[in-house]
Amino acid sequence: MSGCDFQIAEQLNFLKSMTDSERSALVNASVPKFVRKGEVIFLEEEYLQRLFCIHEGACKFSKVDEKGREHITRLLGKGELMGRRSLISKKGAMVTATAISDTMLCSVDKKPVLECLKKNPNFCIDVLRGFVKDTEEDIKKKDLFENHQIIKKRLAGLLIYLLEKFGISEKGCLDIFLKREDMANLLGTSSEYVITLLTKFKVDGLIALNRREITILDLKGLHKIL
Amino acid sequence: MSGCDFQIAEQLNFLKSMTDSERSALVNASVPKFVRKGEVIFLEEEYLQRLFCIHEGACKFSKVDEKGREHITRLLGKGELMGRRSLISKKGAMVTATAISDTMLCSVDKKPVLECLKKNPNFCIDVLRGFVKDTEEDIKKKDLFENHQIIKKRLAGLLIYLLEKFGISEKGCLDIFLKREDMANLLGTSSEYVITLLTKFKVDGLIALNRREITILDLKGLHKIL
DNA sequence: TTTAAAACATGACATAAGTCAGGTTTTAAA
DNA sequence: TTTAAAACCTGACTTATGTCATGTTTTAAA
Repeated sequence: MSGCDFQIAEQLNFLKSMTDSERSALVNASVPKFVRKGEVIFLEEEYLQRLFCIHEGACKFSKVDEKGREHITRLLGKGELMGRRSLISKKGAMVTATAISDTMLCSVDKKPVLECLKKNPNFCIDVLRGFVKDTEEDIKKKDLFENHQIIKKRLAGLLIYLLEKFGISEKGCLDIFLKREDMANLLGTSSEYVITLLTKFKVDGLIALNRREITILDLKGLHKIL
Repeated sequence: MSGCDFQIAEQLNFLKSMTDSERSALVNASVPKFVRKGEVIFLEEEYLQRLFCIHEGACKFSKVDEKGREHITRLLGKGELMGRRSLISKKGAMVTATAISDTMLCSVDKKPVLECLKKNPNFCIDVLRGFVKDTEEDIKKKDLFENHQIIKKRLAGLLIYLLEKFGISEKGCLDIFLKREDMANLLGTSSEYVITLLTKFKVDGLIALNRREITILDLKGLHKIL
């Protein structure tokens, strides 16, 4: 598993503007790491020295409020980067990153990346593009499951989002397994209410449930709820 | 009012890394524009050729959902830029920009800015910094008035946010005048409920109300509600 | 200044959603 | 395999919030 080359991050245009020497330096310095489900990758306020990329698995960004409630701010899958903001910002991490399934990461020291940013304007523009793309995804996410007052609509939007972002497995169910509580913490509601609503969706024939597997049976129907 | 020089945008590090010739070209090409309260500056999906900067006044970004409800996604004040994402993205505007008070803008063609981005890595990094700063402000905003399930908390957070972002006028009230409906559209609730809650805050001695003027009397009390 | 439209305000009522208590099932560690 | 902890589920009850109807005040245009 050595020779972790950040190729997987190409979907974020992260490497294509680097020169060969820049890229090979990055590859040589990268370190693979396995994290088990539930393990923390970095903590809020931690000052990050490294940039992480998800090779396989899924992670979440979250914050804990003064009452101890977790708020999940983002889900991340294969090919996505973590800690990118810290390349530029002097602030520490603004979220805690945790694996939500067994996850294979690789990481690289942020200094050489920062050097490349300063020397290679094409690379810098590509990083800019990455930020812009993320912003656009955030807006889409908001439209789907954050802007609705009614939790039922938010849950429908979340299911559509999960389908778009993580796709379906060979079994036909969503290729991401979230706890009911995680869904609640994404939507800003209680796990009990998520369960109530999921059951309703099931009764209405919109989805099928089998433990944490969710199969979307009627995507149009979900869209109608929005 | 000619010679609109984007100086005001310096708080976003927008100019300091430009060369003198880059900067003077920008200044020469910039165009001032006055927009009255309620006027639209650009529409969602519009393909933007220009970058806007607010000299004086305040604006909002918003979207309208399929049921005709307005969702306000951002408030902008003096020195802030609009249409910056369109420098990089091929997509059109993702929001509609509207003046919420009489506003003085200036605008500049995005092409020369884009050229500068490609040639001047320091400028590019500064723009990157601007994006990162906005992201960080978004997270703060979320903590204050988007992450709370309970609308009462969101409203308290919004008032704190307005105080931090727009400050207070000579009169001692918040230096931004929002309609009750705008507040509702920022929080994702109804104007009636905003009114109910504002009245409660007033009765509890947290704020004073005089038409659209809001004076914060007990900031600590508002923080306690969060 | 007059006047119509918009914004503001209030209360009654319906409903969405939170909380709690009690159970069952699943997971993962020993 | 056994067992404790975590996750899941359900229903009863309470509370927060949305909606509607109605009236008042403010704003802005004529």
